[in-house]
Amino acid sequence: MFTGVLSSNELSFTTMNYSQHIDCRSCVDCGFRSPMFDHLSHKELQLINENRFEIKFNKGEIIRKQGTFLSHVISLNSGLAKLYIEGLNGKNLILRIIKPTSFIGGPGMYYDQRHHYSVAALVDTSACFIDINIFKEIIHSNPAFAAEFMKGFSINMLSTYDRLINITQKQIPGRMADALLYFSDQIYNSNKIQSVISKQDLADLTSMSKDSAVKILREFNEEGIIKTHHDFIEIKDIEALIKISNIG
Amino acid sequence: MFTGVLSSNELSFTTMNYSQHIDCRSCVDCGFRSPMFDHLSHKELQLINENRFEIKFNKGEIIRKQGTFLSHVISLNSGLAKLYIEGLNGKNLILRIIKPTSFIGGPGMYYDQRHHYSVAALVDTSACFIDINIFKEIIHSNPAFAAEFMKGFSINMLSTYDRLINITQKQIPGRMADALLYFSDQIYNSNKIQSVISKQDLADLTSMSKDSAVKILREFNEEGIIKTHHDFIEIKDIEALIKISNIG
DNA sequence: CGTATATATTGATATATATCAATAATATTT
DNA sequence: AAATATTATTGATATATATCAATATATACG
Repeated sequence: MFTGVLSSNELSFTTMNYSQHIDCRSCVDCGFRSPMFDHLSHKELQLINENRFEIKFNKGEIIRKQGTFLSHVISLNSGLAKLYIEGLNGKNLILRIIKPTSFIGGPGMYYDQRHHYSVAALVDTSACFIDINIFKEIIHSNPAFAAEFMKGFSINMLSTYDRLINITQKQIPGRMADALLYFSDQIYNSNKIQSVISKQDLADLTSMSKDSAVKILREFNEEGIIKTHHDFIEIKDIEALIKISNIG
Repeated sequence: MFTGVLSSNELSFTTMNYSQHIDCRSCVDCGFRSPMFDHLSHKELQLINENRFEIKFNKGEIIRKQGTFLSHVISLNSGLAKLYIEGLNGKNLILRIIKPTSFIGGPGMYYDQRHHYSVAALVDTSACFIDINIFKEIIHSNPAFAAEFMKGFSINMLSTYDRLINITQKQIPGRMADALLYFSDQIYNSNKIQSVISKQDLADLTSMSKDSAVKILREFNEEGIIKTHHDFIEIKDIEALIKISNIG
């Protein structure tokens, strides 16, 4: 799947290929940073570099916990994570899947300095944590960066609107079609959806019970729209999925 | 109902008090502006004043139409409006109710310069429209104002999360209880909910059919939790509503 | 390597909610 | 004031979806 990656540090001759994670040397020439940081000057990137640290998470580990203090923003270097709201009676709602090299801020940044969702690693994942005050300082001094930040925030808002409409106004087949198309178009850029995405995850993404998720996938399978393999779901008829998504 | 309106020009000495609407003379000393504008300097307020106009809407009229160009931000001076997404198959989802003196920006501001929801007047309503470029100019030059703007944006995001969880994880009684509490706590600050809020509006706010809205209200009425009058709904037992909201 | 634990699957049943149809009330227009 | 349109109400019925229970499979663990 994802094999070894060597350090990006030109000086670390001794770095071995025993980690599948990235060891970012400097934000200035980082190949794994969010594109958002392209708007920063050399000096600003150095400032961020001095106020960030990289953490590696094992599959299943929690990266952010809803309710805790928002002291850092995150840039996902490698791996995959789910961003979800811990709702009522232990039910989770996955808002989106985070892939490299996404930035994660959060609505608490300019409100109450708290996390309003949790983020958990779906596979072994590496992320850089940037001090919130340094980050805000740069936002306030660099209007182009601020606008880019706002744009990202706005896109998240729009995707939340989209989820709201799709979940409340479509029924199960339409919602599951949306989820499958989301993975193939936005996350994997492939017609194969890896089984690190559990049936429970698909259910949490579409706001249905796990049993219903299994049943609708079986139906799609019987109709030849998808083919369920041992460790991935393969989309066979994307046009049919689009049609189901549109009908609702 | 809605009679004539004179110009907001300082030269119109003849302005009479025959309108229930406000004729804002200047943003500088306006008593109806959003509290957000308190962070602006005299000069900045003057700049806004020179680049805004006030429009009066009759009950039912559309203030913003989803999909159109976002050329102005809005500050609601008087009246009441519903902010809603026009969803699938003609179904609307009300995101929130706008009361004076709320500010309305929108996620299109820093993304695609379009409106992603519609806003319609529930009663005769007056609003100031401020040129988006002037507004952004001030945001970029005044960090305190920018932070306040971000805070408002974040609060909208959080309320959308809240709606998402409540609508997808509560059933009809819990959702209707939420809606009634929203009106009494946030909008009317009273246990009376005026009938300008139609049954369809309550349904669009809670993502249920109009018939179901009517039925659950009848049940609440039979149980003595609310009392339905000719032109308003009266909350009789707020504790019971809170309990229903919590149970889901 | 076998045991424990979590995840997945399935059909039967229960339940919440929407839809429909028929009527009533209210508001708006002529 | 009559006519028309809109909004509200109600009970009967249909349908989508969740829940349950029982089993199977896969994964983690000592």
